[in-house]
Amino acid sequence: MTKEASLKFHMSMGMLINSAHRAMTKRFVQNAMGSGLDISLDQWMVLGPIWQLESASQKELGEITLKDKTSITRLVDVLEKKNLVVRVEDQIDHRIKRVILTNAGKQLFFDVLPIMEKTREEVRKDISDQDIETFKNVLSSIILNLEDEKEQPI
Amino acid sequence: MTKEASLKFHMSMGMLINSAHRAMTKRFVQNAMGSGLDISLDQWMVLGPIWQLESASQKELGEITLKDKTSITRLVDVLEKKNLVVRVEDQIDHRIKRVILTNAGKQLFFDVLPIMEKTREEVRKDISDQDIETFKNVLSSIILNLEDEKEQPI
DNA sequence: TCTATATAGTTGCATATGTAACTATTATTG
DNA sequence: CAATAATAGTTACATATGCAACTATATAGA
Repeated sequence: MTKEASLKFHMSMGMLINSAHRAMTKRFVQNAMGSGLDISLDQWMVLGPIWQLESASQKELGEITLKDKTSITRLVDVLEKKNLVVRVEDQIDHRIKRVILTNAGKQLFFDVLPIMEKTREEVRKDISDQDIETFKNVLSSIILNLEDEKEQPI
Repeated sequence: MTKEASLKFHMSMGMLINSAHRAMTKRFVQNAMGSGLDISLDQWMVLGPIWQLESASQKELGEITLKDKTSITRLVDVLEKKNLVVRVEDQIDHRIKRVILTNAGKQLFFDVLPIMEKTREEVRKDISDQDIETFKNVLSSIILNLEDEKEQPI
């Protein structure tokens, strides 16, 4: 039995996802640190959409990243403490806070892009595009399967 | 574009894994709580192997679950505090602590099995066995791709 | 208009994780 | 055999997450 077959055989899907997820997070941070960049994967997951949207409300960031609003609050806290973003109160709806990149934030965004790419390549090594495709399909299905059923649209 | 296609399109693999993982963890705990069982997915991930091995060292638990030894220390702390396991010092090698299920631990193990099964079904709903197979293969490959390269065996 | 409700975000408490530094014990080897 | 290295586990500090309770603001409906 190969090492891979053994892994697959002994571990449930949940444990495999758990392990793969932690390994990816760890590798990303290691790669970033190796390049002198101080950012975690989750901080990056939020930074990206802020860059894309130019000015995102925290609610929007939660929807895009599928993270809880409390997680967003605290990730934005961290990013703000690092002077990568600022919170600006929406001029129309005062409940909303818009998050905007500082120059340092924009700089970091571009610095991290190659790290992201490097990590992606390490993760995907020797896995076919076809399998990656199926893999992403399954992940999407799982996420949808487990979505909170609020009111079901009839 | 369907909701699933949209998800797949907009999110990177890392973000999908992250989200799927969190969703599964959450659902498991909800299902357990719904049945009056107070256990987290990670606690369960450790409890299972303890049951299987009868008496596992913490190092072994780490290897099986792919968790760090510090994580194991703290998960066993929790399980011990809940009176589900006890630590027993190995009689031969005094560095090693063997972890053993209490009667309450064994009881909980059996109580959780159907919860596990229920959660698994919810997760896999409408996903073909073929795709699950590919999915697990990809996860295994990712884990192996990212394994720490200590000394490479020649 | 005024009251009830919904929404955006924050905070406190609990859990899980990673790294690095630490203790205690066992194995190596000079 | 004594000094050194390796191993098993713990602890301190930092990050990320979920839930529930909370504040502040906006919206709906009587």
